[in-house]
Amino acid sequence: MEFKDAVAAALAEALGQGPEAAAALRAQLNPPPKVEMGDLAFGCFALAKERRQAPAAIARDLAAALRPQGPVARVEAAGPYVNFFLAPAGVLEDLSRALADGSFDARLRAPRPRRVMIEFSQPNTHKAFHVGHLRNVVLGDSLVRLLRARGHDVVAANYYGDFGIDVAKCLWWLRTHPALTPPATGRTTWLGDAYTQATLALEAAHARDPDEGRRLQAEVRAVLRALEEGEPDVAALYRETRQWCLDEFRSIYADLGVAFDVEFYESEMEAAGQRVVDEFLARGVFERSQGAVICDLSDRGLGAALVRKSDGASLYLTWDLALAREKFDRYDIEQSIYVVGSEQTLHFRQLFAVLERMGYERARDCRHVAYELVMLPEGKMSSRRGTAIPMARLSEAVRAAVAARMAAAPPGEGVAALGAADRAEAERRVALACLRYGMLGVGTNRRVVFDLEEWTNPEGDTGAYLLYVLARIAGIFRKAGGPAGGPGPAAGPAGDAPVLVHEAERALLNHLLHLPETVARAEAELEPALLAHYLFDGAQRFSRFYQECPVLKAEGPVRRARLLLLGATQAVFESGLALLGIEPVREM
RNA sequence: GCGGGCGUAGCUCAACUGGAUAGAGCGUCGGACUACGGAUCCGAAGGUUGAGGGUUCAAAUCCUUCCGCCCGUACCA
Repeated sequence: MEFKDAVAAALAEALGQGPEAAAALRAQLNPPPKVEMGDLAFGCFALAKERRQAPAAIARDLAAALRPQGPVARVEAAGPYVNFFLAPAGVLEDLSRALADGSFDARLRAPRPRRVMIEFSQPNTHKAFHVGHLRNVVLGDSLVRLLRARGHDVVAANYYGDFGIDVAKCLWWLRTHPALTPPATGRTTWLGDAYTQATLALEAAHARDPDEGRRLQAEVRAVLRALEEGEPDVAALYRETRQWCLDEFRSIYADLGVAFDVEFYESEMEAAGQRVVDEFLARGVFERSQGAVICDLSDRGLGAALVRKSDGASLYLTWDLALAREKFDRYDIEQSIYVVGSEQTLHFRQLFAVLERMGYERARDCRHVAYELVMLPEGKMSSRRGTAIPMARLSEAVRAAVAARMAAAPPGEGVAALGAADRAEAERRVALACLRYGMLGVGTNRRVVFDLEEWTNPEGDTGAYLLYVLARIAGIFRKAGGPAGGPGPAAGPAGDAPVLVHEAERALLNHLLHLPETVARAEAELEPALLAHYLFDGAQRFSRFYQECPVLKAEGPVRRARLLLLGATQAVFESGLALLGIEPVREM
């Protein structure tokens, strides 16, 4: 039986409550603040209120009434708490078996799977793809992996911003500056520069002479109209430049190891959006106001949601309504999750409310994963000041930092023994781990400071530190001949042999048991950072174990048990890291 | 003005949703087994959890009044 279940069952019995109470008691079990205090703690505060007794007295009675058996080795009263210690050999055996036969993966799964679409990335064409966009991609991708591990049917969706006035600005600039020639690579960045130049020129013109500003503004609108009407010259330029961007985005995703199941385009939502407006205007769900069309949400404190401008044009919200409809009707999803910056919070509250008014019950279960900005150590990024770091330059810089560190590795086995191709692959994985961990290590509602120095620091809280766990385990396995310690009878902790008595061993083992509930929580909160913290904590526990408990020098059952513990650590780390999109390495 | 987010060690972040002495990484200082891979580990210094008031056996966490920063607040996306 699994340790936590065993504790809950034992508690239920000691309280004379029968097995059905075990689930509720299970939820009240938490790890004590320090390892030496035990592996799980039960606080007696609620019982104290109920029974009108001192919590410490209840804890004492309870500890006396509980008899340790199976995975529970020892029970102790400590003030108002009852602390439980696991029986290492048995628990490790159970865990190893579960990891081997797939039942551990089953523990990760949600009781009721659902069909869910996660929309993320949503890059704008004709604009540079930079560090800020990376947070979105990595976050969305991790959520996809997380929910799939939970057993849900996940559709990963992208939604390209390939239309609108900003695209027109870029095209306008290119048309008015025919001498500009695109580079062979980095064309998205080049187009992004054109867009920025256009914006600056328009602002400057307006400041110089408002009439001149309006004239240029009208030129841009004319490009937009030509685009909408499919005027051949503009359409050709649009198709070509748009394709450059889409190609580059896809190559970025490939480099990052991110895949989408469906791709939507803003340029395809206009007509459907307008139909939605007409339809629900006719039904009285939408109404006319000041020449525009709105959905009045003021009773919900959300003001008026504008779905059609007074000039008849549709907006971002209109397109999102059409897209949501397609998601619900054509993809038949139960839940829709949007990974979009927190500055869009009102937009999504309005979107969900409007969908509800339109009769979509499922809008209630929609979620907006709002994440904060990515900052640079010197402050806010600005594409205008050229301080936003384009994706290509970013990957290169991280890769270079990692490569330099790996080149400094001492000669001998490990990295030094790798061929060029393997080394390059290891560099790629470690670099990506640093990036992903840097982005996912902080909660979504906090800003991320992109600090290359810190993210690739050879000493510290980085993705490399997590992977180092795997490299060290692989190193031991290479010498020991695998997790079982080489050929011969399958190793397992022998019955009541005094193995894994060291606190560092118990601390690590206990931690491995918590992956399932961490994954469950990460899903409930749509927060991969919880998993990142879990893994970092695990890496620290592993390092302590590694420091204090020699494996290869140990003998007999101790050696076998430690090898088994390493095998379990490896398996748990590989699954946990995979949920963050971090691929394992054996050498680094 | 209103709505949302944030405020925890010099810096960057945690704290399992109200529980045990608020913990990590970086940086600083001092150490470690001839190292199963030192991208490691151990120790020290560093805190009135922005400020005040309240709720309770218990508050970084809940309520309340302020202060500071960021975002949003219908015809951009």
